[in-house]
Amino acid sequence: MSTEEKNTPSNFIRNIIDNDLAENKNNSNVVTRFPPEPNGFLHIGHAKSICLNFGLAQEYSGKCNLRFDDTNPEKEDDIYVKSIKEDVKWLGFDWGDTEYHASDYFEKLYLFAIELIKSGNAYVCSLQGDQIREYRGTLKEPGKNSPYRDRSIEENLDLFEKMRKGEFKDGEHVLRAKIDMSSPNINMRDPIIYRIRNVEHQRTGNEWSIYPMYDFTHCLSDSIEGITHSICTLEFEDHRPLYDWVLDTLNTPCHPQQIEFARLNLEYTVMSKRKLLELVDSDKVNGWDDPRMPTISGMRRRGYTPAAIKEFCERIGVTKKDSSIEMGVLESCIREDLDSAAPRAMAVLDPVKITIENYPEDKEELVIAKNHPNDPEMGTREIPFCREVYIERDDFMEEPPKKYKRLTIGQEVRLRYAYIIKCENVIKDENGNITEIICSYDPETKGGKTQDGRKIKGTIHWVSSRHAENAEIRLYDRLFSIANPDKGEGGYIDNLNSESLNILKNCKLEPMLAESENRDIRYQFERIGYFYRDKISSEESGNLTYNRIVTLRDSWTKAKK
RNA sequence: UGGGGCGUCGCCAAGCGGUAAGGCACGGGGUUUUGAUCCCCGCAUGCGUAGGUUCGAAUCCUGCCGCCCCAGCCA
Repeated sequence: MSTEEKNTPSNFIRNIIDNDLAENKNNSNVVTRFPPEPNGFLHIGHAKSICLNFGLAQEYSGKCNLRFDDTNPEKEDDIYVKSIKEDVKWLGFDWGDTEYHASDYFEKLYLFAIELIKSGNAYVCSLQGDQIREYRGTLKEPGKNSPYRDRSIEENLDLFEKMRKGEFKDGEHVLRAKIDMSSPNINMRDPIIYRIRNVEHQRTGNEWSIYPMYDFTHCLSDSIEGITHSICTLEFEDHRPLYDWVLDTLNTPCHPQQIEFARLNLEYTVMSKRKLLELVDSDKVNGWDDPRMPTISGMRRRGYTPAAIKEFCERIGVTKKDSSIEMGVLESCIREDLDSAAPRAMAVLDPVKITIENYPEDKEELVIAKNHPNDPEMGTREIPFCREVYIERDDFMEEPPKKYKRLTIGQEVRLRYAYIIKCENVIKDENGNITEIICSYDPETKGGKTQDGRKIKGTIHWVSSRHAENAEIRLYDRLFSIANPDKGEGGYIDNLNSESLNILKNCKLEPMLAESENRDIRYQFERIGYFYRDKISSEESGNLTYNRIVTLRDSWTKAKK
């Protein structure tokens, strides 16, 4: 760690590593790996693992490999490896010169399998799928030995070679580790380590007809790469005896330590690639990078920053306890990052026009606005002002509640950085909807300061009607309507929030927000929230489109309830 | 008694036998040309529960209760 020593809280994995280091295990090296399967896009849960693995490596001056766990050609695709690399890089992590793939070890793995057969620890089983299941027993009853369990080493070798050569159909045979069919741990009941799949692999093409299973591949890949701490999620805890068995039984370079932690659950969303894929495939969302998705690509498009995501992963901690994190934690992280970093701007989402009757019809002037209220170094800008300006429809109320300090008939309010105005009259259409608000202004208050020292309680934002840029603004809300979508009535799909996307088409922006050189800046639209230009929409259609990253905290709406 | 895990504030989480950190949320107050930010203050005589060991227990022991994971030729 070079720069600022931020107080990172301890966790049980750091404790384990500290102890290992104290005992000089692994020559005091720390080597971790992030091992995604390229069968989907990465999500915030993966970010937790990425931050953990790469973070530990950084912290202990070790290294972290990026390894694609690509042993199931039927589900995997190169587009996923591309997106995964983009996401990891965007988060700010560096996997060095080497991009690892389990498929690069297929030959080595094959040799290890032969070693296993030769030592009498693996056999070719010719039972069919349902028979294998039957022989496996149940959670409470032991399994029974396969009739093929005692094939000779020669026969096994011969059969396995033929499997490799593609002489069999899918499913005809499998290679199994010979362990213990009566083990209380089902993973130890002669687990399958190779299966026949006559399909093309995205990287090895048609070179192989057999593919190794996770339990065989993962531990050996870790060992080949000299991993010291192999960190995975809780559901693999039961697999650890097998992980250790393979490495103990074979002659391997080293024996990494598998450590399990609890995967991330976030309220109001789902965190499984299968479910996210389903949302994409069934068009419930607009692709993997839909800004409502908990995917890294979705969050990136929405406007989240790598810093906020990393801070989030730091705050939630690492334990073995199942937990579900409140959205508020994530929101707090992005607000914290953006509060100091985001330049301010003014935008009106739901415009209503006000006419300042005592302001000259043809007059226009520029007012000076700070780009950040607490950071003078961010400078100022000039904003055009004229007789008609748009303000937020709900910044005016005819019958205001107590403590209301915005615009209402007879009450003064400040147009931020411009003038103090007072509402004189309201014009409505035949349905009683307000179409225009008539105000007067105090010419002595340019910039928003009063000459006589009178206090103005409220300040509202505005955009000059003559200079406004029209824009589409997309407001996002939680993807699901209940905290734990999997536990509600029906399936998780039934719990989707129908109001997760709200598209506003008639928004008014101050001119600066339309300039193309400001395309990649995250802004705070004052009094509303943080926004980021949507790359895809803005580029494809030419329409100016902003995504809301997160709202500002709002104690007023809260207080009213 | 199938096996493996986990139970500390509403949500996370430190703590590793010496008398309950911190964050988010929440409540109260102050500053403020964003009802934002910022700044103060408050927020577990209590660590799933019942016993036991000890001068002393969230930490050690025993029982009980609750929750999660495992029977893919997925990872």
